[in-house]
Amino acid sequence: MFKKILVAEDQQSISAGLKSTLTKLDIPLIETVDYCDNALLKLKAALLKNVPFDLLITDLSFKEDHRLRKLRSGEDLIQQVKKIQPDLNVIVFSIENRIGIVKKLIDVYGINGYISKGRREAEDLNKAIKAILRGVPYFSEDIVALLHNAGNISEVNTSDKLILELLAKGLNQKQISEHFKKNNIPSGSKRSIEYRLQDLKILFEADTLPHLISIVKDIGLI
Amino acid sequence: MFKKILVAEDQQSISAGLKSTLTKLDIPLIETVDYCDNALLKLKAALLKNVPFDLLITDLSFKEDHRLRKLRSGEDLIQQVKKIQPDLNVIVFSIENRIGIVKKLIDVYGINGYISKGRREAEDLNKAIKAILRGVPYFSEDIVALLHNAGNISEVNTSDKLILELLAKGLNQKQISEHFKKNNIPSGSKRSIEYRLQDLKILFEADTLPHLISIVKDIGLI
DNA sequence: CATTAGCTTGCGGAAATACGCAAAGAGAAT
DNA sequence: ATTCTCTTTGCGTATTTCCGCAAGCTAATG
Repeated sequence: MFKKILVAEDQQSISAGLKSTLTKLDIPLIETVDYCDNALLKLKAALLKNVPFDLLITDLSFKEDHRLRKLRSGEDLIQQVKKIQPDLNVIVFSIENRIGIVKKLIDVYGINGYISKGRREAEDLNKAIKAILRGVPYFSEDIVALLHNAGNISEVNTSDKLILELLAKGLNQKQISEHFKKNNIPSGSKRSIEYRLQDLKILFEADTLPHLISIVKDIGLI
Repeated sequence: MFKKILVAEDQQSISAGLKSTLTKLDIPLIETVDYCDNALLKLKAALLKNVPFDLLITDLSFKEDHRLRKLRSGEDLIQQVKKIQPDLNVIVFSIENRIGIVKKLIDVYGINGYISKGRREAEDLNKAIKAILRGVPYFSEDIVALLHNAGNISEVNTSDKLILELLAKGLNQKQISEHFKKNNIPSGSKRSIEYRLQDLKILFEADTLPHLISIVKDIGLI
């Protein structure tokens, strides 16, 4: 069983709920934090003292407040954590179900589990912990379904994403082309940008550019 | 003090947390449901038996599952509730902080309070209940700040919104114009649609139509 | 009633997007 | 090296968006 678990979650009730669920599993040490920055500090400190945490359970969204903070989200936290303790098990615990967001966490950071907040969160948490102890990643049912239809999103590379981001930021196609050329990104001619946008429209079945932006924002690709 | 409170929330831990917070306030009867449909049923039943609830606390987002349901969200629930019991006090309890969503709940449904889930949710809930008992609406600090900058969104009327929705759905300007004419919506000429989009771009400081769609989706206007 | 200000509409032209086509370039296979 | 294929690029044109302009319409004001 896990020996030291850190929970990063800023919603009081959820944090308390998680703690009580975990307590029933005979975890010797459960710590909770409500800021990502604090989470990273605790993980670092434990690592230095040679008593590292072996599981991080974190939400994705943290409310902003007056406090200065470096890490704005669970994703930021995971990114930093993986730098100092790459083998730490990570479970994301969130209501977020946009495919783009979830897929990035899995593909880029290799998280070990993703639990959807909801009616079955306690049950899912138990299952996830058991699975991860066996070295098997665990994902809530709706997340599995989500990933199942992830086909088209996999075909979008980083420079396609950049085009979409710049488009959503207000650049026109000529300006996107100029941005590509200035930053030495391949295939930056105006005609190539046009081709890519045409392909993206086909891929996401969008009729117009505003439609395309609407779709890729809905799925969390940008 | 309130005598009968209904809590609609599908996250187990939050629901439990709310109940425990409320219990400390000497509320005689607190009921919880994890489906919007059930909430409406309970409210109706209590009304028929002449022992109506006097406060509804509801989340906005409810996870979908296999169950058939009519009401998909807290907004749907509030809409229906206001039809059968218009004077019921309603507090929204949500992490949602997109101005468009929040503003609609206040302007259209006249909710009595909006509490942001987060580090201060318990404290906010106490304050909200006290305020509403005095007949004063209550909104969390970040929501107040949000509403403070709500200027431009108030200037968007329903037909502007329709234009944006159709645009995000893939219609071009000619098709939007045709849609307006077919449905006898005023100012449906192509040139008028163009003018409105121009105004909306100025209002939201958007450089292009894709940019505009990105912005209005971010703030939850569509 | 006349005037004024503000919408609404159609027209026309400039700018941007959409897209076919062919030449040039890059990489893999023979 | 040669061929073949795929990508990239530029060019030209059709379509769409963008926007000024002026005529028509509406509503409020004096």
